[in-house]
Amino acid sequence: MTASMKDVAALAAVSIGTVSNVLNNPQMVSPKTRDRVEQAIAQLGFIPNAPARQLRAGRSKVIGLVVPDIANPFFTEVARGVEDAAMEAGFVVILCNSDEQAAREDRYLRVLESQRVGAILITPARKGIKPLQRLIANGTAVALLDHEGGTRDACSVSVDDALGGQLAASHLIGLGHRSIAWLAGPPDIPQVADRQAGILRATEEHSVLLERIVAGQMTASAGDAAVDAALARGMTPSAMVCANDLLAIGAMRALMRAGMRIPQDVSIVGYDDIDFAASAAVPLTSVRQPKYELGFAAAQLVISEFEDRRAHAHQRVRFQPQIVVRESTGSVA
Amino acid sequence: MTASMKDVAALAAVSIGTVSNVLNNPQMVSPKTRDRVEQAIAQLGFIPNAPARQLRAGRSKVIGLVVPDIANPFFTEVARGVEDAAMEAGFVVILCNSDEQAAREDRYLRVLESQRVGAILITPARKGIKPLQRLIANGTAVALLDHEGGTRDACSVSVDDALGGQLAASHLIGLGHRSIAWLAGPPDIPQVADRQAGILRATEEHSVLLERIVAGQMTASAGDAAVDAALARGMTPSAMVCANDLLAIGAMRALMRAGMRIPQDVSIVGYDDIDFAASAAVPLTSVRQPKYELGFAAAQLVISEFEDRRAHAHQRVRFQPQIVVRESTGSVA
DNA sequence: CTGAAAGCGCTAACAA
DNA sequence: TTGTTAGCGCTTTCAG
Repeated sequence: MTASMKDVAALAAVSIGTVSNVLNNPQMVSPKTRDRVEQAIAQLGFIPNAPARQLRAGRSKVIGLVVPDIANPFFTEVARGVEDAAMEAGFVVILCNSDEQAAREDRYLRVLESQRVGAILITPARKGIKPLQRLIANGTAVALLDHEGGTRDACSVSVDDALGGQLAASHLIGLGHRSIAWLAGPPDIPQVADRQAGILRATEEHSVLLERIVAGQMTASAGDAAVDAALARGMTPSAMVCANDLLAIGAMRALMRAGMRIPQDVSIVGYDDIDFAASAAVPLTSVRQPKYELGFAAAQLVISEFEDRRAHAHQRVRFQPQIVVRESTGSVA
Repeated sequence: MTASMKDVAALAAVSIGTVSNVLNNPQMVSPKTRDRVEQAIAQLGFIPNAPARQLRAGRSKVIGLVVPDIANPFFTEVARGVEDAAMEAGFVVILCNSDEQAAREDRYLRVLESQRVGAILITPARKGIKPLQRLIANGTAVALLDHEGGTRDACSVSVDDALGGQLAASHLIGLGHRSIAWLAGPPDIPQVADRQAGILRATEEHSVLLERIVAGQMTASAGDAAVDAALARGMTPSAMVCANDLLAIGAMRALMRAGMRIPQDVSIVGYDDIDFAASAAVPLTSVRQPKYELGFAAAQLVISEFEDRRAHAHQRVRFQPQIVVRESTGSVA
């Protein structure tokens, strides 16, 4: 059905090897025959068979992108960055949602290995990256996304989460708050742990009391439920730092339902500064991360590693977060 | 580096064809040798080479997903649905953002054809689906996503946009509004046109005045700017229907900046009911579409077409939207 | 039930 | 500059 190089060669009355050269090394084919071949290509609407090429090459210009959940606006933006960088370099992106589950992640890693993808960008579901070692050993370019990895075997691109936590806490402390709640997500998520470390650093330095609430997931409804429960336990902080904006929005809902005003009764700081932070019920003060840039940079990194393995040195890129002050935070009453 | 079927065959002391059978037709291999082969597979950590398989098969268990922009929350949810359905069936998803640009779309379609993907899910950037005909002719399972296509050559999965528009307008008319503004997006987007048709049907039926504002894109900032301009022109509707929630949020911003209260001065209806609609500055009344289900159903459709071409009949699936009333709409003053 | 061999479409030596 | 050819790893006849 579809035309192959053989058909093109026949039509142009050249050998199949010449057609290959027209495609990959045009300069080593005489202009005359090149023209003839290109005309045949156009006439037949020939489109190269990528799997065949990949079979020869052993790997492909495909980037496997493994994120916890593309529906999380943070990763949506990251994915856009990845996709744009990939597109520019002629790569294609396979999207994988791990849902933070090791089993799902493993399954995808296996699929990606089976596809012989050239590169993998991953936000690992767990601490170690053992399942990745094998890929790396096989020559796949791997970079850790939004994750502090060692420079050992792979690049990593992340945002300084400890600094972000510190920024959030310092902002509140500067406003006079002495009793702060930290609405954390699952403690085994490294980003959560790092943000917490930054917050602790700031609160301890100023001898501020920090209470901890743990939400089961990083979603608005989980935040809502967790704060609801904390309120029921009698917790009454004057300010709250949330592990991400979704949690913050959920927290806001719970707080308002309980009759508290924001920021008069409770100040709230989110994390991520997703698009909607500015449009929330009370415009949300949040820690902004360069999401798109993160994805873009990560993709460029693995692409360059793919292009030239020996010239590549693993690096650890770290973006700086930034606090965006809006109306959800105010001076302590 | 990586183990191949040849290595497995050698280790298990069988022929390579037998290994293939263990993988694809286990029942036609004696339990004894099957065990031996499986052990060898495990021992070598063998993972099949998908490109090689695809080369033989001529196509692959890959779904190309072409959407205007994954960063649009509507398509984010759709993508999750696609991904989950794909994963279940052992398919993998290649993500493509067309940005509504025909050139980008064409480029991606070419890439997907080159990859010999088994199926394509696409929200076409333009009316026609000419560029798809070739793919379809070559045996690729194609389905139109969020798009009213004919049943001719491909399945389509969409939400009844005309009904959605009607629902939105009727809701406002029921609240007593007689002067409604329609904040449209680019008129060449079919969904926009259909929603508009539904609104017109409702307004004409009740002899309600409809003013039209056009935003250049379906984003919050475009909505903000468009409404800003309309206000400057002296437009003063008592209610507004927006082509999607992002536009509605932008409109809300512009309106509030101009000192108008929602819904006391202006009622607003959005479209899509994205997650944040409920958490917007004023919780947004919106037309909800079953986004995840849309993606899931679309993926299942092309997968079934892929699995059994002759048993497949193209169909047109249509989901029904539903209006979710929140606080951004109220009776006319 | 198992082995041998052809060939999917392409690239990369190597010859001519 | 162009043609020829040997595989890349796998599935699929066809023999045995």
